[in-house]
Amino acid sequence: MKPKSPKRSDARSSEELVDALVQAAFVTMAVLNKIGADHALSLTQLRVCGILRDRRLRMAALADYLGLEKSTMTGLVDRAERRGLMARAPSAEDGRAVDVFLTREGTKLGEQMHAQVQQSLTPLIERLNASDRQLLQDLLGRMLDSENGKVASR
Amino acid sequence: MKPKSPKRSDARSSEELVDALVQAAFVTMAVLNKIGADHALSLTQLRVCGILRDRRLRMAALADYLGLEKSTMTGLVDRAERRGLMARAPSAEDGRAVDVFLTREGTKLGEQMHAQVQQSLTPLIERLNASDRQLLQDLLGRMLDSENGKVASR
DNA sequence: AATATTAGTTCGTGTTGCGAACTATGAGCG
DNA sequence: CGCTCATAGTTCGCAACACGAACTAATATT
Repeated sequence: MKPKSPKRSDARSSEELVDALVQAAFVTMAVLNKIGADHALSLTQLRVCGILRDRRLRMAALADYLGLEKSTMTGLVDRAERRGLMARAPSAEDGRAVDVFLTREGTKLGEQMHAQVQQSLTPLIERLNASDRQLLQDLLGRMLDSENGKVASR
Repeated sequence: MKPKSPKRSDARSSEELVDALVQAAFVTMAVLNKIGADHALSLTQLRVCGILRDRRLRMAALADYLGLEKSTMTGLVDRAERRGLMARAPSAEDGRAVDVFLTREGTKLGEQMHAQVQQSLTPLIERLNASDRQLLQDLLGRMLDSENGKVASR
């Protein structure tokens, strides 16, 4: 027995929407994962390539973007560096800090993968017509809408 | 080669939509990840709990759902079993096969986490009004729409 | 100058995921 | 029937990933 239902239909639809979001997330992740794997990159590495596409960040900032610990970054960047995708350089302003950025090769790979992601997800979005696509993009955009209020999860 | 641009704006909007989907996926995953972590479960373990919520599957089927190798499942189920969340039982129809299912405790945890997911994503979807939520759910539903055609990614 | 803070690294641990090799059960066929 | 082949899981060794605690080096604070 559901106790009361202040708004019975709200809870229902909310639940279904969340499920849809989660399902979409898994599908999307599977695609990203596969594309990464095709290039012998983990999801995280692929993500770093995406993040560093147009930026140069220090370790801590990168960790922040990824939601990971600094100590995790060391190994991550180590491996990427070993593969020639990224490089480290001491920060100009802070002697302790280290900047990370994509090498030429890393940039190339990043762009290539980005294109593959587009291509791989195209069949999905093509199930919607042009105006629905625009609508979806709009709704997602409004939902994610920059940094206001974070997600917080508890 | 794209000869002329049949619809220049299509590529553009397509790109932005894909980016929005990917971003939404990462946000969603971060939430799931956190909820799992709160219960000392990996994303994958959390997912298994979700999948087995109302099912009882054999190892291979589970691997299929997750897109993982059978050999990966062994360890996964081992650890979950050790924590008392799942259990194995020989299949009735096939002497080789093993069924996996949630224990009472696993079911409880699964439901609890499911509720937390709802709750954690609520702030996000609340940025949309009721009819937009319905719309979004609809669009996602149509996009994912069951098994037609898989994603394929290459 | 002495102390505290911050940025990264190192180290040890557990989990995840893979592929190759293996065991055991079931299916096919001659 | 018995032999072979296929299938379901497991085991094993490996690399990556992520964490936290302890460490080093550089900057801030006082």
